[in-house]
Amino acid sequence: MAKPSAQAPRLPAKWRKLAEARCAEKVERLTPARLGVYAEMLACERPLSAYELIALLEKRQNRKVAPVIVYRHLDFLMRVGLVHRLQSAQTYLPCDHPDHPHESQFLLCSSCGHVDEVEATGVETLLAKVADQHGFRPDSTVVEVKGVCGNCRD
Amino acid sequence: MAKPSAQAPRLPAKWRKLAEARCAEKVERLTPARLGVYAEMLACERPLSAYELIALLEKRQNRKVAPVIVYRHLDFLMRVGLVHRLQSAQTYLPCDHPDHPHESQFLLCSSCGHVDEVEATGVETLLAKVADQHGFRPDSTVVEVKGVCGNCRD
DNA sequence: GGCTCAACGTTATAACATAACAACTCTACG
DNA sequence: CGTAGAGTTGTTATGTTATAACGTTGAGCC
Repeated sequence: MAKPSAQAPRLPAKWRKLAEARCAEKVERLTPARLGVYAEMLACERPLSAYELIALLEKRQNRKVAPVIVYRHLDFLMRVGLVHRLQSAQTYLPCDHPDHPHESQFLLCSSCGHVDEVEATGVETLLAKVADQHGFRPDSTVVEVKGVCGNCRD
Repeated sequence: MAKPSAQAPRLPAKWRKLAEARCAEKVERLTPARLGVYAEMLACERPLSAYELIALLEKRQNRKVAPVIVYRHLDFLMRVGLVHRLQSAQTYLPCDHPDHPHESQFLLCSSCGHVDEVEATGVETLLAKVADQHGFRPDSTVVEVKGVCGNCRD
């Protein structure tokens, strides 16, 4: 017999406040279910595939979680800017600095799996310039660099 | 009863020569099947999902083509540098300048679906610099810009 | 209460990709 | 030649990622 679904992982007040701020800004509702998925992702500290996330949530809540549920929560979290999708890995990770909207670049370590989210404004500026030279008006960018992080270089 | 499988689309000599050169360089074999897939992609002139490509090949050859076959050909074509994968769209497109190895940036028009492949060396240089500032040694990069192309701005 | 609209749940299926293994085909070398 | 070895292709099955369609619940508002 199932336990009455377990609590979500503890979500530090700082992150909760940031989440609330982003939702208020976009007039979106931060429900317990959404917050639970966000907390699970933050607790994990690495990028997760949607199905890995499903498995974690099922374990935590001791019940089945349909893929569509998690995908909807992920859509929401990306919409409000709390979560990013790594296009080249088909995984999701919480934003490192959700205090403001931004485009990020990601450094993915192929050795340890760690992902560093950086905001180098020069990159966006340069891409805007390159786009402009081709008569192209950019809306959003995907910048992902694969390689080896400092820790793994030994 | 099935026609004896139709010819692949005509592949201009220029592209064939480039393909042969890239294969020679990497000591890889350019077989008719591989060339056929490449020709199909070039003839199409837009990014294709693997399954769209399967459908085109099946129509062309008038017989079933298993996904794994096409994925292997795509792996080959990417390995020798004749084809790129658009990570954010999960589609594949022939390289625009296969005369030399390179990292590209892609401008994807959300209106007409056209993709412009550009080589702005400044982008790679800057990304290398940013990576270095974070103690990161880059191996490869993914740069994809979504927006609206010149033709679609009207 | 009854209305509305967003969120959530359920079931099924679509779309993308690879594993495991068999069969064929070159090519090199004795 | 001929046969050994490596690389390519074919077959079947399965794994992984993502969405469609539609019904139910729940909070806010009049």
